Amino acid sequence: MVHWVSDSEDSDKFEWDSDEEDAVSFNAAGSGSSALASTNIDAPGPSTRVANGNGKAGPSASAVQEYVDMGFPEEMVLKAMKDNGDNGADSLIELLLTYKAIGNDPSLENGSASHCDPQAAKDSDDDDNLENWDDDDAGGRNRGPTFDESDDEDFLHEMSQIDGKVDYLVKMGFPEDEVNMAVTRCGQDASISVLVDSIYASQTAGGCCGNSSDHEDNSYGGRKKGRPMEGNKRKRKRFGGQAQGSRGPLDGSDDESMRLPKPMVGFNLPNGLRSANRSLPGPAIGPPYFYYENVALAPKGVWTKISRFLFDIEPEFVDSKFFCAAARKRGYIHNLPLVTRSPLLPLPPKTIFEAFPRTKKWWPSWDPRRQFNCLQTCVASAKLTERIRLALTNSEDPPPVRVQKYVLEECRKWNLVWVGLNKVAPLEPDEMEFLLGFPKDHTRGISRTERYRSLGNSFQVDTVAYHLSVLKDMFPHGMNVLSLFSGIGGAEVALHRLGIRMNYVISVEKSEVNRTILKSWWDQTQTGKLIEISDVQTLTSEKIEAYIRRIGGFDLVIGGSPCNNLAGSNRHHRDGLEGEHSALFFHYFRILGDVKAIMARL
DNA sequence: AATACTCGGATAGACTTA
DNA sequence: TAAGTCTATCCGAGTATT
Repeated sequence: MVHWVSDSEDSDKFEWDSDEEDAVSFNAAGSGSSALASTNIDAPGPSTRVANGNGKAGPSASAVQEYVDMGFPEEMVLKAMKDNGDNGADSLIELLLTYKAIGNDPSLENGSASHCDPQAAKDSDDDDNLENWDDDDAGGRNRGPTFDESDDEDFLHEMSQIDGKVDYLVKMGFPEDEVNMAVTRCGQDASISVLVDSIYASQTAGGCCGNSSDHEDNSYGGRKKGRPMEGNKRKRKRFGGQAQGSRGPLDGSDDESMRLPKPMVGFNLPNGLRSANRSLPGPAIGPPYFYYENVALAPKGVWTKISRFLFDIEPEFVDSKFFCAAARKRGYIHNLPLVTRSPLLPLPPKTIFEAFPRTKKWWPSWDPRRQFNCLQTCVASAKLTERIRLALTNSEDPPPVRVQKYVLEECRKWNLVWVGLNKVAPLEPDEMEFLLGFPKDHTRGISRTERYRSLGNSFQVDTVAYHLSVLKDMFPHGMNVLSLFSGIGGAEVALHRLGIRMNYVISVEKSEVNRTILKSWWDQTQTGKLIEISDVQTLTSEKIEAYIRRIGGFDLVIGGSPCNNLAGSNRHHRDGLEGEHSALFFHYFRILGDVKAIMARL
C-alpha cells in the first residue's frame, strides 16, 4: 500500500536519523575523514604525469568571441570551454546555459540576460552569496599544466596522477593506513582499482606479498586462488558484517566470482514472505542515500569488485520478471532501508497475455513463453520475421519439431510476439515503454532505432520504485537528487510515480536525445528544478560542493552504469573494471565519495 | 558438450543536407 | 552532386545452465 503523504506537512529538516536498523549517525561516521576531503585533488601528483599530452590547443580567440557574441560573458565561455573538453558545440552551449541557469556567473549582475527561472530564484534564499563555484579562473587564470591536457585522459589515468586518490579511498571508508601501505606497495602510479585490490590482498594474506606488478599487466582476474582464508581482524567486513557462513550462496569464499541467487528476487518482494534485514557498515550510512545499478551477468569478478568499492555492501540481485512481464536481471547496491517497501500501483501485468491480450489469439500452443526475455537495445529485422513467416506457411499445422525449434529460438532471442497467422513481430517502442513502466510516448519523437536503444538501456521503473519507495515517508517535502547516467529518466519517473517531490535534480547524461526526453517529461510533470549536464567529467568536486551549498545537499545519488562491454554480446573486448569503460563506474564512485565528504563537512 | 541468454558494434546502403 | 547522417543487417563471444 502506498502512502500518499501530503506535501503540506511542516517538518523542515531532513530526517537522516536512522531507520530502525541503521542506528548510526552519519555525522559521526563522516567526520573522521572529512578533514582530508579538502585537499586539492586538482594538483598533479609529483612527477607522475603520463606522457600522453595530445597537443590540444587551447580555445581560440575567435571561438571564444563567437560565444561572447551570443551574450555569454567571456569568463564563463573560457570556463565552459575548459570543462567541455572535446564534446562539441552543442554540449558547450548546454554547459553555458547551465551556468546561467544556476546563476553561476560572477559577472551576471543585471538581471536582463538572466535565464534564471522564477522557481530557482524563489527557492534560493541565499541569492546574495552565490558561490563562485568555479572561482579558479577568478583567481589565477592560467593555472599552468592542469589546464588543458588532462581533460581528455582516461579517468583512471587521471586518478592515478593525483594525490586525492588516497582521500577518495579514505572517504569511502577504507582505513587510511592501509591505503597508504597500498600506495607504498604498488607505487604512486597505481590506479585506485589496483590499490583496492592490494588492500584486500594484504588483508587476507597478511601483507606478505611483495610489491606486485599488478598494475602493469591488467591481471586482476588472474589471481584466482591461493589466497589464505585467514581473516584479518581489521578487514572490512563482508556484506555489512553479518556472520560469514550464514550468507548462503553469496558467501562464495574469497574468490573472484559472486554467485547469483536463485530465484533472483532481491532482499524481498511485494507480498513476499521473505523479510530480509541487514546491517550496513558505518561508512555506508548516509547521507546521501545512494543507489547503484548494473547488469547482473557482468563478467567474473566485476560485482565482487564493485561491492568492495561501495562499502562491501551485498548487491541486491533482482530479476524484473517478478515485477512485470519482461525479465531484466540487474544488481543494485544501495544503502536504503528494506522494511517498509511498497510497490507501485496498479501492479503491472506479469504475463504476456495480460500485457498484450490480442496476441493470445495468434499464439500457437507450441510456444510456451509467458514472459519476455530481457528487452534489449536492438530488435529483429523485418527479414527475420519474414523468414519465420515463410517457414511456417510452408509447413503443416502444427509445424514439424525442427521448424518449431527454429521459430522458438528466434522468438526467444528477439522477444517476438504473435500478431497474425504465422506472423511474428518485434515489440513496438510504446509497448516497451509500457513493460518498463514509463508513460506512453515517453520516448516518442526520436527515431525508432534510438527509442529502442534508449529503452533497452533503461531501468525497469516498477522494480526500482519498489526499492525507492521507502523514501516516500522520509521526505514529505521532497528530495534533491543527483542522477548519474540518467538515460531517459527511469529514476525520476520512479520517484514521480511514488509521489515523491523532486526539488532539485542534477542529471548527468551523455546522450542528447535522452536529455531531451528527460527535459520534456520534466517540464510536463514537475515543478522542481532540473539541471542537465552532458559530461560527467565536468562534474568536479568543486562543482559538487557548489551545488551542495546552493541547494542544501543531496538526499539521493542514483545511477546505473552504462554497461558497454560488461554484459551480453560483444564481450570480446570487455574489460571488467580495469579498462576505459570502467571509468564510468569510477566516476560514480568518485562523485559519491565527494558528496559524502562534502556533506559531512558542511 | 550442447544450449540459452545477453543495457553491442562495424558496416554497407538509404537517406538528408549543403 | 558530394559529403555527412541515419538506418537496417549481419555478426559475435563469454558465461551459466542443462
